[in-house]
This record gives sequence, structure tokens and C-alpha cells, in this order.
Amino acid sequence: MEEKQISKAVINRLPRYYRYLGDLLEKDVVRISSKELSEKMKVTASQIRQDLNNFGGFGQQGYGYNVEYLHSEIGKILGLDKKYNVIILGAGNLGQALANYVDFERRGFFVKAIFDVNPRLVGTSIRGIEVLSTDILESYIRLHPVDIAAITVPKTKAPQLAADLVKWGINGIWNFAPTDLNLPNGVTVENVHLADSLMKLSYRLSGEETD
Amino acid sequence: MEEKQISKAVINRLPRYYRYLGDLLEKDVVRISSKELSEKMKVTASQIRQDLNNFGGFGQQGYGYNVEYLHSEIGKILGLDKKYNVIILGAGNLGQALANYVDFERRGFFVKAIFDVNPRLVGTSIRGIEVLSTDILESYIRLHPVDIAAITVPKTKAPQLAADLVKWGINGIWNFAPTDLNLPNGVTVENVHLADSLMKLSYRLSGEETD
DNA sequence: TAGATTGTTAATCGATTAACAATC
DNA sequence: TAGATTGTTAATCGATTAACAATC
Repeated sequence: MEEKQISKAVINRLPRYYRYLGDLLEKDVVRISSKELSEKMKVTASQIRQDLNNFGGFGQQGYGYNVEYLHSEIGKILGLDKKYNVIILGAGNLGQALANYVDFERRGFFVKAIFDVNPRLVGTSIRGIEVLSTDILESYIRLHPVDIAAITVPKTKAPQLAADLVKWGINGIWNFAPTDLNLPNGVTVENVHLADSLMKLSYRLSGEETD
Repeated sequence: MEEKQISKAVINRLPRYYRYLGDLLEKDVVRISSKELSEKMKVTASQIRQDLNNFGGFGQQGYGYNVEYLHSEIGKILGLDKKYNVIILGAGNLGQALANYVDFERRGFFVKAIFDVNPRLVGTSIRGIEVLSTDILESYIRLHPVDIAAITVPKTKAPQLAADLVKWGINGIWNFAPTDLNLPNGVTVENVHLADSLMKLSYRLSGEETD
């Protein structure tokens, strides 16, 4: 029952379109052509039109695209018209940073609980969100709907934790541990590998021969 | 004086190879063939061989690749044989998380200072690294060698800050602000857009029709 | 209506995979 | 030597760009 199957390259670009359109919206820009947008975003107008046409015709010949409408449609494509219950595994700095990032709520992502093994952290709260003991993780998941689990625990703990989460019914994982999680089909994993990102930066810095 | 110009797709994969080889190294695996590695990494053996051959022949017919040697060579390609002085802009949760991530040091990235505008944070220290006032940022940069500036300030402040950093001589930027920084050629920017990553996750979660 | 700009097809370009000769 | 596996060329596949007819 799947549509044509959108390429990963296109999906990777959607959040960036969404961001630019959001910025335009804030500046009260009403309409924009693929050409204007392409200049701002430094991509080709052709690519923008191709990308959007994967999902249907959002524009109008001779006019361009209505910014508000396109923004909202891309939001829907990205699933931002829905609400997501999020739990964070690991109340270290990164877990806290995620918990404190209020902007996620604006997009429909609600952090409901944070879990940690450290007894000193259990019982504290971050932005009003309780830090719970990992001991009660299973029962929590069985009692509350959770759409996304953000994993910010150490590399060595991450694979087992992820396997448990899946066993207990989670199928959306936002993984910050510097390891790949091999999970069954049907489980969606999105990785944020900060070390990988930093290495890409050092590659480019070290490779420079007076450009 | 540039070599053939390695494609971005290849570079994006290098840190992942490096990670897998590091794991093998820890398990005292001495040699590995492209076929074995391809099975672990879930890519084709052909792709591994093609990728590596962009940089030269690291393997041996009939044998495969020596894990330690290949790990070290990829490290060099990624610039991990060098040391980098890093400053962090913004001592919020994310800035603190980065400052606390000791593992970066193992790869040659040394956080030298953290800057914040908030007078309450100035004077404190994180893992022994002083939080300094943004007022003295310019003079700090002029007096100390800085290779990479990690930007964790709010979106609205980021573009101006980045422009200043570049003006003061920085040309490596690790950007965590949810905005693109338009900087002159020769400046290397690596973006970590957490919100974009989360949207990609919600896209896949919301698009699922019983896979 | 004339001008602008989309939606979409066709052409090009680049990246991935397959195949195999070279060689350890 | 025979077997294994690389390095590399050729074939395929997919993504990007160009072009333009459709149409607002």
C-alpha cells in the first residue's frame, strides 16, 4: 500500500525546506517561486520542483508557491501534524540538553519522562520532567504510550537498552550513542553521531591546501 | 593542487568505517576482508573497496585488510593524527554536554574555553574548563590558536556570531544552531541540526503503513 | 492577453554494484 | 601451487539538472 517510495535524498532535504519556509513565514512573505527559494537555499530550482512533486502539486503556474500553505503541507509530510510522546534514556548533559530544548514541543514532541541509573539523579526534575529510575522503565513503557525513545546512554549500554525498548513495544528510536543499533524491521532508528560529524569537519580542515 | 576530489558520499561513510574498525581493533581482530566487513556494516563489499581505493590500496589480494593499519590510515585521512583546539560558544546544556564529552580528546579535539553572555555562568568551570565572558572572545581568539568553534547559541544570535568568529580568524565551525550560516569560501562549516534529525524520524514514524 | 512559473519529461551526471584480471 | 581477495574497469542504477509544454 506504499506510494512510489520517496528517495532518502529527498527526505533529508525536507526539514531544510521546512526551516526556510518557516523563516519566510516569520518575515510575512506570502509567496515564493522555486527560483527565489533556490537562490536563498543555494540549490537548483529544478531540484525544488522535483522534490515537491514527489508529494503532489503545491504550486501554481505563473505564481509560485504560497509560503504558508507549502510550509504547512511539508509539515504534514514530515508528520508534524501529529503529537509524539518522547522519553529520554540517560539524564547526563546530553539528555538534559534534549529535555530542555523547548522548541521540540512546538513541533509536537513532548518529553514525558527521563530515565537514569544514577540514584543521585533519580527524583530530581528537569524543566518539570521527573527523572525516574531505569528500574521502572519497563513498567513505565507498559503503562504509558511512548512514540520515541531518545538514547543518550554510554555506547556499551546502548545496544542492550535498545533491544529491551523494542521488546517492550517502542518502535521509534533517536540514537545518540556512537554505535549502530541492529534492530528488527519495523523499528525506526534515527542516528545522531556527533563524533562522526566532528570527524567530517576535521577531514575538511586537515585536507585544505589553500583553497 | 587538489587530488581527484573525493565525493561527499564517500567522506560521509569514512567515520563509520573508522568506528567499525576501532571496534574490531578492541576485539583484537587482526585482519578482515571487504566481504566480512560488508556483512557487519550492511553495505556491499564492492562499495567498501571502491571507497578505500579513493585513497590508495590498503589491502592485499588473497588476505584482506589489516585492521590496525586500515584504522590508522582512515584516521589520518580524517585528520585525526592532528590536534585541534576547540572553543565552545554558549555554556547552556548542549555546550556543557560537548565540553563534558571526554571522548573527543582521545581523537585530538581539545576544548580550551567556553564562552557565554550570562554573567552567572562566567567564572564557573566545566571539567576544569573556564567559562569566559563573550566580551573577551575577540581578544581570546587573537591571543590563542583556535581551530574549531562550536556554536551552541540561540538561532537568532548564531549568524552574527559566526561572522565575527570568521572575521577574527576562525575557519572551522561546528554549528548546532538551527540555521544555515552563510560564510565566505575557505571557512568550513559542519552542521548538526537536531531538529532536522527529529523530523526525519517523525517522517518515517508517521509514514508507516504496517510495513 | 502576455508573462511568469509550475509540473513533468528527457538528458546528463554521478554513485553504486557487478565482474574479473591481477596477485598475494 | 591453488584459493582467496583485492584493485579496478565496465555496467547499472539513481539522482540531479535542463528544457519546455501546460496553464495560471
